[in-house]
Amino acid sequence: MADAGGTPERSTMRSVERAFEVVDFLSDSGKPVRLADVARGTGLHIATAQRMLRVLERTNYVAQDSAGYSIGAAALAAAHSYLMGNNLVLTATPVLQELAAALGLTASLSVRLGASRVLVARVEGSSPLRYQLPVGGRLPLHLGGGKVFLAYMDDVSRAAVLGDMGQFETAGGGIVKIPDFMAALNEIATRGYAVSRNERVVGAVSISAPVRRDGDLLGVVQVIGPEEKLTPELLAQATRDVVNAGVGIAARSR
Amino acid sequence: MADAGGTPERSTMRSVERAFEVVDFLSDSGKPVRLADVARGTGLHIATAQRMLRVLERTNYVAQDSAGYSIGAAALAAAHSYLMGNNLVLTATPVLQELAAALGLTASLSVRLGASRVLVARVEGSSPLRYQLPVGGRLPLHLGGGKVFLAYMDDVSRAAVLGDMGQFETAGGGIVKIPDFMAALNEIATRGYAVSRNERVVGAVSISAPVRRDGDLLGVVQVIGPEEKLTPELLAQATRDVVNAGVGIAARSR
DNA sequence: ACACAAAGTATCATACAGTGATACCGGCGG
DNA sequence: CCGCCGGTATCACTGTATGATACTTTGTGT
Repeated sequence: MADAGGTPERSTMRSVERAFEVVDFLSDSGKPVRLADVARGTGLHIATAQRMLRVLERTNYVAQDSAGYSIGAAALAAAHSYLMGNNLVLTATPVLQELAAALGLTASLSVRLGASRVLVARVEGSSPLRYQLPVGGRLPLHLGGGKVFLAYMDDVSRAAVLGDMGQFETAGGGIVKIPDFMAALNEIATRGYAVSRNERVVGAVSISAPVRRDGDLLGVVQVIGPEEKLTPELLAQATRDVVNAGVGIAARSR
Repeated sequence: MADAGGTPERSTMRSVERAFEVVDFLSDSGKPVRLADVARGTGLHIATAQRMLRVLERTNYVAQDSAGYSIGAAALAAAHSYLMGNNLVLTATPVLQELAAALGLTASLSVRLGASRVLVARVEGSSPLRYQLPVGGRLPLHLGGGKVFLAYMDDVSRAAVLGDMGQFETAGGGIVKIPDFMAALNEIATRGYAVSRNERVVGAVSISAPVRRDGDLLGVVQVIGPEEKLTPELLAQATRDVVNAGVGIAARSR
């Protein structure tokens, strides 16, 4: 009902938070961005944004060229550390390899990052899709395997992610209305897996299952392949395998 | 009078700088680290370190599990942005592909990051070495292709990187004394390329050349392969190709 | 099982670092 | 030539980051 109205906005480490807002902003925009745009995009005073970018540049998390500011090489090193050190990624990788080998499909693991998800591991299948989404790429939560994340959220969190979307369109052109979507999500949660066709990528089918431990959703395992290849039998087999993989990863990761 | 002893240490955005020190620390340690270790490792008061980590966790640049703190998934997304958006990487990739195809060797590009370098692009050759160093990995500047970075620095910068090392050992067991090393670096700078054997990896030979524009060293192109494979003819060809690649990348990247 | 040590968390007064208004510089386009 | 826009420097004020202290939890050894 009545939420308090405005967010209280208690601020600890404001400058640090802002620094990462800047990094996120650069991260999202992908292209080099000018100072003024950074200031606008993050809502910072231009002088503040400038000081911030200076510092970030000194630390190599941001780089500046004639076209503007963008993410710097230090981010790469950090990501490498994540990939080499993260427990979930480490334990999932062999499982994904098995999946990809057994099914001939591309297998991947993603984790939630705010209102989207990030691909953290990926093993190519025998017929890789043309579409390339390398590790680190961000995807929406309402399409394809992302639905699994939404499936295990409560209504409030779901609403927070979906915002004021009344409906949305899939890559295949289908229109999904939010009430129907909610029902679909609940079904995914009870079934324990999701199957998606033409949602994020046209001509692709994916099967996704949660990686859960103690009720926490650590990530989502997924296999994806071209529609023609996924016969009913392969689909059935893949579904079992992916669900098992999700359970297996959760169990082994510690 | 000029106090030669202490660094002035003017501080702007102290908390932000510290935040990235924390991230760097986690990045370097690779393994999950406990709060107290972070505090020690970064020299921060434990309370400060804790507050910092909280904020970093909220932004997903740091993750916490039972074993301690480590880099979070947001770093991956940032790195992805770097790889997909960075001009140098983008223009270098096709060149590296050509190199790898023409020579059958693994080709890579690295950029300097403080006192080390980071691999930012890599294309496998026909006989990939067992040794795996994926994109994002950090390497020292005094071994293999890293020498090129040192070669184009002035003595002061060189000293800053090498610190108080009087000599060092290569992977092959050779001992290199700093004065000799300096001479070797100068020679690299005049020749415009470096050849390394058994320096970083036993049994490997690498050829490295600078990517320079307007006197700035943007990065280093490199090919590497097993010693047996690198006949004198291939070596000569590779040297020409790598040097050209360096020039080509610099020219095309804008 | 207990006690002690170590790690982690909360609280708080102080000073200093971060902030944004303002003003200054330089290049581009009209 | 002038005006506009993006970027940079300066500076006084105040809010926020800081670290000492004290408290709670976790884990280790006997």
